[in-house]
Amino acid sequence: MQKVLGIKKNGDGKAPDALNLRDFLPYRLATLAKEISTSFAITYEARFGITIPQWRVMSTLGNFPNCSASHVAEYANLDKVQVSRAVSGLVEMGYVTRSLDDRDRRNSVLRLSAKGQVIYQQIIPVARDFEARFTEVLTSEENAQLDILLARLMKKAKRR
Amino acid sequence: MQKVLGIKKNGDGKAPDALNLRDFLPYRLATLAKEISTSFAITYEARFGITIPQWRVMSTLGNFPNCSASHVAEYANLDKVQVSRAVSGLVEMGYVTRSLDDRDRRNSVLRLSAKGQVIYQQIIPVARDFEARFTEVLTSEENAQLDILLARLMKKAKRR
DNA sequence: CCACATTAGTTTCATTTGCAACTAATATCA
DNA sequence: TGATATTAGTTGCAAATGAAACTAATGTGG
Repeated sequence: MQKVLGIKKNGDGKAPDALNLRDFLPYRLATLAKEISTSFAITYEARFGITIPQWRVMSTLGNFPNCSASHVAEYANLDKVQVSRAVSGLVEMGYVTRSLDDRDRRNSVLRLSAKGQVIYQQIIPVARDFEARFTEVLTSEENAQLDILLARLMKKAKRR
Repeated sequence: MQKVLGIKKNGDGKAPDALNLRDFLPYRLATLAKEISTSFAITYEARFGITIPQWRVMSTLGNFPNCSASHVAEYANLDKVQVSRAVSGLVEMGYVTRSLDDRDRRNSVLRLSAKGQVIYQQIIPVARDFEARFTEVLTSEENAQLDILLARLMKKAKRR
Protein backbone atom coordinates (compact mmCIF):
# COMPACT_ATOMS: atom_id res chain seq x y z
CA MET A 1 0.00 0.00 0.00
CA GLN A 2 1.60 3.26 -1.05
CA LYS A 3 1.48 6.31 1.16
CA VAL A 4 1.39 9.89 -0.03
CA LEU A 5 1.52 12.53 2.69
CA GLY A 6 -0.33 10.46 5.22
CA ILE A 7 -3.01 9.22 2.90
CA LYS A 8 -2.81 5.48 2.76
CA LYS A 9 -4.10 4.35 -0.57
CA ASN A 10 -5.11 0.78 -1.01
CA GLY A 11 -5.64 -0.60 -4.46
CA ASP A 12 -9.41 -0.64 -4.60
CA GLY A 13 -9.74 2.96 -3.40
CA LYS A 14 -11.74 1.92 -0.36
CA ALA A 15 -11.39 4.30 2.61
CA PRO A 16 -8.87 2.90 5.05
CA ASP A 17 -9.94 2.71 8.66
CA ALA A 18 -7.16 4.71 10.25
CA LEU A 19 -5.10 7.79 9.67
CA ASN A 20 -1.58 8.35 10.80
CA LEU A 21 -1.34 11.59 12.67
CA ARG A 22 2.37 11.82 12.11
CA ASP A 23 1.90 11.75 8.36
CA PHE A 24 -0.97 14.20 8.40
CA LEU A 25 0.05 17.46 6.76
CA PRO A 26 -1.70 19.87 9.17
CA TYR A 27 -0.13 18.05 12.10
CA ARG A 28 3.30 17.99 10.55
CA LEU A 29 3.24 21.68 9.74
CA ALA A 30 1.90 22.56 13.18
CA THR A 31 4.54 20.61 15.07
CA LEU A 32 7.39 21.74 12.86
CA ALA A 33 6.32 25.37 13.10
CA LYS A 34 5.90 25.16 16.84
CA GLU A 35 9.27 23.54 17.35
CA ILE A 36 11.03 26.16 15.26
CA SER A 37 9.08 29.14 16.56
CA THR A 38 9.50 28.38 20.22
CA SER A 39 13.14 27.58 19.80
CA PHE A 40 13.70 30.89 18.05
CA ALA A 41 11.54 32.70 20.59
CA ILE A 42 13.64 31.35 23.44
CA THR A 43 16.74 32.77 21.76
CA TYR A 44 15.54 36.35 21.56
CA GLU A 45 13.40 36.24 24.67
CA ALA A 46 16.50 35.43 26.68
CA ARG A 47 18.67 38.05 25.02
CA PHE A 48 16.29 40.90 24.39
CA GLY A 49 13.30 40.29 26.61
CA ILE A 50 10.72 40.40 23.85
CA THR A 51 7.92 38.03 22.96
CA ILE A 52 6.99 36.57 19.58
CA PRO A 53 4.37 39.22 18.78
CA GLN A 54 6.85 41.90 19.87
CA TRP A 55 9.49 40.47 17.60
CA ARG A 56 7.04 40.58 14.73
CA VAL A 57 6.10 44.15 15.49
CA MET A 58 9.71 45.29 15.66
CA SER A 59 10.58 43.50 12.49
CA THR A 60 7.62 45.11 10.73
CA LEU A 61 8.61 48.55 11.98
CA GLY A 62 12.13 47.90 10.76
CA ASN A 63 10.71 47.69 7.27
CA PHE A 64 7.84 50.15 7.61
CA PRO A 65 8.75 52.97 9.94
CA ASN A 66 5.88 55.29 10.85
CA CYS A 67 3.22 52.80 9.93
CA SER A 68 -0.01 52.28 11.86
CA ALA A 69 -0.95 49.49 14.24
CA SER A 70 -3.37 48.06 11.71
CA HIS A 71 -0.67 47.95 9.08
CA VAL A 72 1.50 46.02 11.52
CA ALA A 73 -1.37 43.67 12.25
CA GLU A 74 -1.97 43.04 8.57
CA TYR A 75 1.68 42.63 7.68
CA ALA A 76 2.71 40.50 10.65
CA ASN A 77 -0.41 38.36 10.75
CA LEU A 78 -1.35 39.45 14.25
CA ASP A 79 -4.71 40.59 15.45
CA LYS A 80 -5.16 44.16 16.56
CA VAL A 81 -5.33 43.20 20.22
CA GLN A 82 -1.99 41.46 20.02
CA VAL A 83 -0.46 44.44 18.28
CA SER A 84 -1.89 46.84 20.83
CA ARG A 85 -0.45 44.87 23.71
CA ALA A 86 2.86 44.15 22.03
CA VAL A 87 3.33 47.84 21.24
CA SER A 88 2.44 48.87 24.79
CA GLY A 89 5.17 46.61 26.07
CA LEU A 90 7.68 47.82 23.51
CA VAL A 91 6.88 51.46 24.33
CA GLU A 92 7.36 50.71 28.02
CA MET A 93 10.72 49.13 27.30
CA GLY A 94 11.65 52.14 25.22
CA TYR A 95 12.03 50.21 21.98
CA VAL A 96 9.16 51.84 20.12
CA THR A 97 7.54 55.26 20.03
CA ARG A 98 3.83 55.70 19.51
CA SER A 99 2.19 58.91 18.38
CA LEU A 100 -0.95 59.90 16.54
CA ASP A 101 -1.34 60.68 12.87
CA ASP A 102 -2.26 64.35 12.65
CA ARG A 103 -4.14 63.80 9.43
CA ASP A 104 -6.31 61.12 11.00
CA ARG A 105 -6.03 60.95 14.72
CA ARG A 106 -7.47 57.45 14.89
CA ASN A 107 -4.28 56.09 13.37
CA SER A 108 -1.20 55.56 15.44
CA VAL A 109 2.25 56.24 14.07
CA LEU A 110 4.75 53.66 15.25
CA ARG A 111 8.52 53.84 15.03
CA LEU A 112 11.50 52.02 16.41
CA SER A 113 13.23 54.36 18.86
CA ALA A 114 17.01 54.78 18.69
CA LYS A 115 17.25 52.13 21.38
CA GLY A 116 14.86 49.95 19.44
CA GLN A 117 16.96 50.33 16.31
CA VAL A 118 19.99 49.10 18.21
CA ILE A 119 18.17 46.04 19.48
CA TYR A 120 16.67 45.39 16.08
CA GLN A 121 20.09 45.51 14.44
CA GLN A 122 21.30 43.01 17.01
CA ILE A 123 18.43 40.65 16.43
CA ILE A 124 18.76 40.55 12.66
CA PRO A 125 21.99 38.53 12.55
CA VAL A 126 20.65 36.25 15.28
CA ALA A 127 17.53 35.67 13.19
CA ARG A 128 19.58 35.05 10.07
CA ASP A 129 21.83 32.60 11.85
CA PHE A 130 18.85 30.83 13.27
CA GLU A 131 17.18 30.55 9.90
CA ALA A 132 20.46 29.45 8.33
CA ARG A 133 20.66 26.49 10.65
CA PHE A 134 17.58 25.19 8.88
CA THR A 135 18.24 26.27 5.33
CA GLU A 136 21.66 24.67 5.71
CA VAL A 137 20.18 21.20 5.88
CA LEU A 138 18.73 21.73 2.40
CA THR A 139 20.50 22.38 -0.87
CA SER A 140 19.87 25.72 -2.50
CA GLU A 141 17.61 24.01 -5.05
CA GLU A 142 15.66 22.45 -2.23
CA ASN A 143 15.38 25.80 -0.49
CA ALA A 144 14.07 27.35 -3.65
CA GLN A 145 11.61 24.49 -4.02
CA LEU A 146 10.50 24.82 -0.41
CA ASP A 147 9.92 28.50 -1.00
CA ILE A 148 7.63 27.72 -3.91
CA LEU A 149 5.74 24.95 -2.12
CA LEU A 150 5.11 27.00 1.00
CA ALA A 151 3.93 29.91 -1.11
CA ARG A 152 1.52 27.69 -2.99
CA LEU A 153 0.17 26.14 0.20
CA MET A 154 -0.22 29.54 1.79
CA LYS A 155 -2.07 30.87 -1.21
CA LYS A 156 -4.45 27.92 -0.96
CA ALA A 157 -4.83 28.33 2.79
CA LYS A 158 -5.77 31.99 2.44
CA ARG A 159 -8.36 31.29 -0.20
CA ARG A 160 -9.63 28.47 2.00
CA MET B 1 20.23 41.52 -5.01
CA GLN B 2 19.09 37.90 -4.91
CA LYS B 3 16.87 36.62 -2.15
CA VAL B 4 16.89 33.11 -0.77
CA LEU B 5 14.23 32.35 1.82
CA GLY B 6 14.21 35.81 3.27
CA ILE B 7 17.92 36.30 3.36
CA LYS B 8 18.79 39.22 1.18
CA LYS B 9 22.28 38.71 -0.14
CA ASN B 10 24.13 41.66 -1.49
CA GLY B 11 27.23 41.13 -3.56
CA ASP B 12 29.86 42.06 -1.00
CA GLY B 13 28.41 39.81 1.70
CA LYS B 14 27.82 42.74 4.05
CA ALA B 15 25.00 42.21 6.53
CA PRO B 16 21.91 43.96 5.25
CA ASP B 17 20.13 46.28 7.65
CA ALA B 18 16.69 44.81 7.51
CA LEU B 19 14.95 41.48 7.39
CA ASN B 20 11.70 40.74 5.70
CA LEU B 21 9.38 39.01 8.12
CA ARG B 22 7.27 37.61 5.32
CA ASP B 23 10.27 35.81 3.85
CA PHE B 24 11.50 34.56 7.19
CA LEU B 25 11.15 30.79 7.39
CA PRO B 26 9.99 30.53 11.03
CA TYR B 27 7.33 33.16 10.36
CA ARG B 28 6.19 31.53 7.14
CA LEU B 29 5.87 28.13 8.74
CA ALA B 30 4.08 29.53 11.78
CA THR B 31 1.51 31.44 9.77
CA LEU B 32 0.92 28.65 7.29
CA ALA B 33 0.53 26.09 10.05
CA LYS B 34 -1.80 28.31 12.02
CA GLU B 35 -3.97 29.04 9.02
CA ILE B 36 -4.30 25.37 8.14
CA SER B 37 -4.69 24.13 11.71
CA THR B 38 -7.39 26.55 12.72
CA SER B 39 -9.27 26.06 9.52
CA PHE B 40 -9.22 22.30 10.04
CA ALA B 41 -10.08 22.70 13.71
CA ILE B 42 -13.14 24.76 12.85
CA THR B 43 -14.32 21.93 10.62
CA TYR B 44 -14.31 19.22 13.25
CA GLU B 45 -15.06 21.47 16.19
CA ALA B 46 -18.32 22.38 14.50
CA ARG B 47 -19.25 18.84 13.59
CA PHE B 48 -17.93 16.79 16.47
CA GLY B 49 -17.38 19.23 19.32
CA ILE B 50 -13.76 18.34 19.88
CA THR B 51 -10.68 20.52 20.16
CA ILE B 52 -7.31 20.17 18.46
CA PRO B 53 -5.68 18.26 21.34
CA GLN B 54 -8.75 16.04 21.51
CA TRP B 55 -8.52 15.33 17.82
CA ARG B 56 -4.90 14.37 18.27
CA VAL B 57 -5.72 12.10 21.17
CA MET B 58 -8.50 10.35 19.29
CA SER B 59 -6.36 9.93 16.25
CA THR B 60 -3.57 8.45 18.37
CA LEU B 61 -5.97 6.07 20.07
CA GLY B 62 -7.25 5.05 16.66
CA ASN B 63 -3.78 3.75 15.92
CA PHE B 64 -2.76 2.66 19.41
CA PRO B 65 -5.71 1.35 21.35
CA ASN B 66 -5.04 0.70 25.04
CA CYS B 67 -2.01 2.93 25.18
CA SER B 68 -1.13 5.19 28.09
CA ALA B 69 -1.51 8.94 28.38
CA SER B 70 2.23 9.40 28.17
CA HIS B 71 2.35 7.42 24.98
CA VAL B 72 -0.32 9.70 23.55
CA ALA B 73 1.64 12.73 24.69
CA GLU B 74 4.79 11.48 23.05
CA TYR B 75 3.12 10.40 19.84
CA ALA B 76 0.87 13.41 19.37
CA ASN B 77 3.41 15.99 20.49
CA LEU B 78 1.26 17.18 23.37
CA ASP B 79 2.34 17.75 26.91
CA LYS B 80 0.94 15.56 29.63
CA VAL B 81 -1.31 18.31 30.95
CA GLN B 82 -2.92 18.75 27.57
CA VAL B 83 -3.44 15.02 27.26
CA SER B 84 -4.90 14.78 30.73
CA ARG B 85 -7.41 17.53 30.04
CA ALA B 86 -8.22 16.38 26.53
CA VAL B 87 -8.88 12.86 27.77
CA SER B 88 -11.08 14.10 30.62
CA GLY B 89 -13.23 15.90 28.09
CA LEU B 90 -13.36 12.93 25.78
CA VAL B 91 -14.32 10.63 28.64
CA GLU B 92 -17.07 13.06 29.64
CA MET B 93 -18.38 13.09 26.09
CA GLY B 94 -18.25 9.32 26.05
CA TYR B 95 -15.74 9.07 23.23
CA VAL B 96 -12.94 7.52 25.26
CA THR B 97 -12.66 5.13 28.17
CA ARG B 98 -9.97 5.45 30.77
CA SER B 99 -8.89 2.68 33.10
CA LEU B 100 -5.75 1.73 34.98
CA ASP B 101 -3.09 -0.72 33.96
CA ASP B 102 -3.25 -3.58 36.45
CA ARG B 103 0.42 -4.33 36.01
CA ASP B 104 1.41 -0.78 36.85
CA ARG B 105 -1.37 1.25 38.29
CA ARG B 106 0.33 4.53 37.51
CA ASN B 107 -0.35 4.00 33.83
CA SER B 108 -3.71 4.72 32.34
CA VAL B 109 -5.18 2.57 29.61
CA LEU B 110 -7.02 4.62 27.04
CA ARG B 111 -9.40 3.40 24.37
CA LEU B 112 -11.88 4.82 21.95
CA SER B 113 -15.34 3.78 23.10
CA ALA B 114 -17.81 2.38 20.58
CA LYS B 115 -19.23 5.88 20.28
CA GLY B 116 -15.71 7.25 19.91
CA GLN B 117 -14.98 4.76 17.14
CA VAL B 118 -18.01 5.97 15.26
CA ILE B 119 -16.94 9.60 15.53
CA TYR B 120 -13.39 8.71 14.65
CA GLN B 121 -14.50 6.89 11.52
CA GLN B 122 -16.50 9.94 10.57
CA ILE B 123 -13.61 12.32 11.08
CA ILE B 124 -11.14 10.33 8.99
CA PRO B 125 -12.67 11.10 5.61
CA VAL B 126 -13.16 14.71 6.65
CA ALA B 127 -9.49 14.89 7.55
CA ARG B 128 -8.46 13.26 4.30
CA ASP B 129 -10.60 15.62 2.26
CA PHE B 130 -9.20 18.55 4.12
CA GLU B 131 -5.64 17.45 3.54
CA ALA B 132 -6.41 16.70 -0.08
CA ARG B 133 -7.46 20.28 -0.67
CA PHE B 134 -3.83 21.19 -0.01
CA THR B 135 -2.03 18.29 -1.61
CA GLU B 136 -4.16 18.95 -4.67
CA VAL B 137 -2.44 22.22 -5.38
CA LEU B 138 0.85 20.35 -5.71
CA THR B 139 1.86 17.68 -8.19
CA SER B 140 2.60 14.25 -6.77
CA GLU B 141 6.32 14.90 -7.27
CA GLU B 142 5.98 18.13 -5.34
CA ASN B 143 4.10 16.37 -2.58
CA ALA B 144 6.83 13.78 -2.35
CA GLN B 145 9.42 16.55 -2.28
CA LEU B 146 7.50 18.43 0.41
CA ASP B 147 7.39 15.27 2.47
CA ILE B 148 11.16 14.97 2.29
CA LEU B 149 11.83 18.64 3.03
CA LEU B 150 9.51 18.74 6.03
CA ALA B 151 11.06 15.57 7.38
CA ARG B 152 14.53 17.01 7.05
CA LEU B 153 13.55 20.27 8.72
CA MET B 154 11.82 18.41 11.52
CA LYS B 155 14.83 16.25 12.11
CA LYS B 156 16.97 19.35 12.37
CA ALA B 157 14.46 21.07 14.65
CA LYS B 158 14.40 18.14 17.02
CA ARG B 159 18.16 17.89 17.25
CA ARG B 160 18.26 21.65 17.75
C1' DC C 1 -25.04 70.24 9.71
C1' DC C 2 -26.59 66.38 12.12
C1' DA C 3 -27.72 61.51 12.82
C1' DC C 4 -25.66 57.27 11.84
C1' DA C 5 -22.17 54.16 10.17
C1' DT C 6 -17.47 52.93 9.96
C1' DT C 7 -12.71 52.62 11.36
C1' DA C 8 -8.57 52.51 14.72
C1' DG C 9 -7.22 51.11 18.76
C1' DT C 10 -7.91 49.79 23.81
C1' DT C 11 -9.97 47.39 27.56
C1' DT C 12 -12.63 43.77 29.63
C1' DC C 13 -13.57 39.19 30.40
C1' DA C 14 -13.83 34.36 29.62
C1' DT C 15 -11.09 30.64 27.88
C1' DT C 16 -6.74 28.34 26.89
C1' DT C 17 -2.19 27.33 27.97
C1' DG C 18 1.72 25.64 30.46
C1' DC C 19 4.71 25.48 34.34
C1' DA C 20 5.09 23.91 38.93
C1' DA C 21 3.37 21.70 42.81
C1' DC C 22 1.00 17.82 44.11
C1' DT C 23 -0.74 12.72 44.70
C1' DA C 24 -0.23 8.05 43.99
C1' DA C 25 2.29 4.05 42.41
C1' DT C 26 6.50 1.72 41.52
C1' DA C 27 11.59 1.20 41.45
C1' DT C 28 16.10 1.31 43.74
C1' DC C 29 19.27 0.16 46.96
C1' DA C 30 21.39 0.23 51.47
C1' DT D 1 12.40 -3.97 54.36
C1' DG D 2 12.19 0.66 54.60
C1' DA D 3 14.00 5.36 53.20
C1' DT D 4 14.50 7.75 48.89
C1' DA D 5 14.05 8.47 44.04
C1' DT D 6 11.48 8.17 39.93
C1' DT D 7 7.48 7.98 37.03
C1' DA D 8 2.38 8.73 35.64
C1' DG D 9 -1.02 11.61 35.82
C1' DT D 10 -3.85 15.58 37.95
C1' DT D 11 -4.66 20.06 39.83
C1' DG D 12 -3.73 24.92 40.86
C1' DC D 13 -2.28 29.18 39.43
C1' DA D 14 -0.47 32.75 36.64
C1' DA D 15 0.27 34.33 32.01
C1' DA D 16 -1.24 34.38 27.14
C1' DT D 17 -4.97 34.53 23.99
C1' DG D 18 -8.94 36.16 21.55
C1' DA D 19 -13.77 37.54 21.03
C1' DA D 20 -16.72 41.23 22.09
C1' DA D 21 -17.72 45.58 24.14
C1' DC D 22 -16.07 50.01 24.37
C1' DT D 23 -13.94 54.88 23.23
C1' DA D 24 -12.65 58.15 20.09
C1' DA D 25 -12.16 59.93 15.48
C1' DT D 26 -13.68 60.26 10.83
C1' DG D 27 -16.79 59.37 6.91
C1' DT D 28 -21.51 59.54 4.75
C1' DG D 29 -26.29 60.36 3.42
C1' DG D 30 -30.19 63.07 4.18
